[in-house]
Amino acid sequence: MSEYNPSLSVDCVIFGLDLNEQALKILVYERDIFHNEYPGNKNLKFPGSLVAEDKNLDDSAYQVLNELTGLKNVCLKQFHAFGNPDRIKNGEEKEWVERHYGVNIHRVVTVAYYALIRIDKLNPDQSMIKDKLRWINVDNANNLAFDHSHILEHAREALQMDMILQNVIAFELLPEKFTFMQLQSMYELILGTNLDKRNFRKKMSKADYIVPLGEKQNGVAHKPAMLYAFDRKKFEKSRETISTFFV
Amino acid sequence: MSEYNPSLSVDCVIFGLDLNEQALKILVYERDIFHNEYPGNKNLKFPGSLVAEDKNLDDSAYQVLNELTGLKNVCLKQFHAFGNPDRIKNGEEKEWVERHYGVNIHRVVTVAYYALIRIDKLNPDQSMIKDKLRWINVDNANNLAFDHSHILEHAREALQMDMILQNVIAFELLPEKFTFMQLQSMYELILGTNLDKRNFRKKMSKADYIVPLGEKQNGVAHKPAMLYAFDRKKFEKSRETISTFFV
DNA sequence: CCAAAAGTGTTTTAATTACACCCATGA
DNA sequence: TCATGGGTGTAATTAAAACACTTTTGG
Repeated sequence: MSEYNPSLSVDCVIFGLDLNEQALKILVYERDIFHNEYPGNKNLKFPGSLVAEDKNLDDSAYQVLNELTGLKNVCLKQFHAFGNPDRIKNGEEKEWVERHYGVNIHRVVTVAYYALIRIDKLNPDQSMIKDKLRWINVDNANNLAFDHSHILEHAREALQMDMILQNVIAFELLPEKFTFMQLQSMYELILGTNLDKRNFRKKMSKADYIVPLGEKQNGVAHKPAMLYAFDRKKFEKSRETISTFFV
Repeated sequence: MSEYNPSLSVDCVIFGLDLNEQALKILVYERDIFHNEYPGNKNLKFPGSLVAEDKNLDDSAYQVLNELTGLKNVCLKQFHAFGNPDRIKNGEEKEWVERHYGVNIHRVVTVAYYALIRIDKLNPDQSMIKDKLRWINVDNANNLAFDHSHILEHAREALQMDMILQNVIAFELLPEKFTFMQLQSMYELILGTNLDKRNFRKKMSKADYIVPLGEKQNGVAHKPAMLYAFDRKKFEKSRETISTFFV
């Protein structure tokens, strides 16, 4: 492992979908040192790291994600760099970083990524997740550490834009087998809108990359829903047709 | 002026529209030292700078733009950070940077911005523009210095995406008074498509922020075209209606 | 009068919106 | 049998695509 560059970091805004609670969530790291000084969310930050001198940004972000969650093959996308000189406040925030990494810092530019993972893919017994990582609702995520609330705002916008332009396979957020209603919830939670059920189905059922499995839910106290799966190959193919340019 | 952070830079991809040549162009800085070693485009780079330790990224980029071109109130947007450890090659490229800034560098992450300006707004007599800055066609811009060709690819995509989502007022690229045909050329050159003249006019004439001036071209050897202007207030207002979500 | 770009409408097709009732299941 | 979410269709409106000729000007 080579040295950290004290001016460069990456941060990962890790999104997950909680379909029971109907909430878009983020995975945050709980700093265990400042229970007194930083009440509430001020102790929560996005998983991140200073960047090793010989490592590129994407790999650094990927490593953060991988080390904390154990997940591989995760959708990860850079969306913005944040470099306000006082984004890490002098005093306790700066001290925490210096203690944590064992280097002196002055100003740190962070390159922010968002990731999409399935909440159920995380093994809840993994020590890191038990001890230091928590899923919180994006709507309750004000007042995070550093400028991380600001970063979150950008992340949500980026995710929305990518979803609209279909650059993002938000299917990463859904279980392998999902219902149309869950698919719709995902769109609604990310875009922050309500969509008409019938029109949504009409539109989405045209997409050949959403394939019906001929299987139904069971154990639910209502009419069981048909299950669908996402076909990545067909999705990639459909993206080649650059589609509806000049909106 | 405080010290430069040797790990951080900003670069500006400055787009302009040459309506005579029907070309999208970029403003590049010609390094005058390496005429022998770097034939062709390898001597051309985007205007950029290391970032001063106490300055934020947006301001740094703005300063680069302002100092080189004298322009203010320019549309400037961050689109990506580039941080491959060997994006500045050891040897001549690294030496050039070190000589240019008078600091030793190791790895430099650059935060890239694109800007939109009107080519005719640049005073061609300004010394910097005469001596060191040149407009070149984006399509002839392979093989630029460092990883700047790679950066250009990202910049074009970002501009396209922003144009499609109407986040970008590409009107920055057009003269104050423009014809519908020029407007269409802008869309075509940025999106890299051909658009149907009648359908384009039909669609765009619905936009209230494109206002007819009741004036016509003169001195042209064909039927003179009606001139239009861009109304920024109306544009901002129309953007509030978040419009056609869920494309 | 010729070249060059401006300007103009209609038809067909596809996409979007709005909207309300019955169905299958477990409790 | 009740509560819960699943699933379905039509009509009206609006947007998109395809397509060819006449007009005005300067040279």
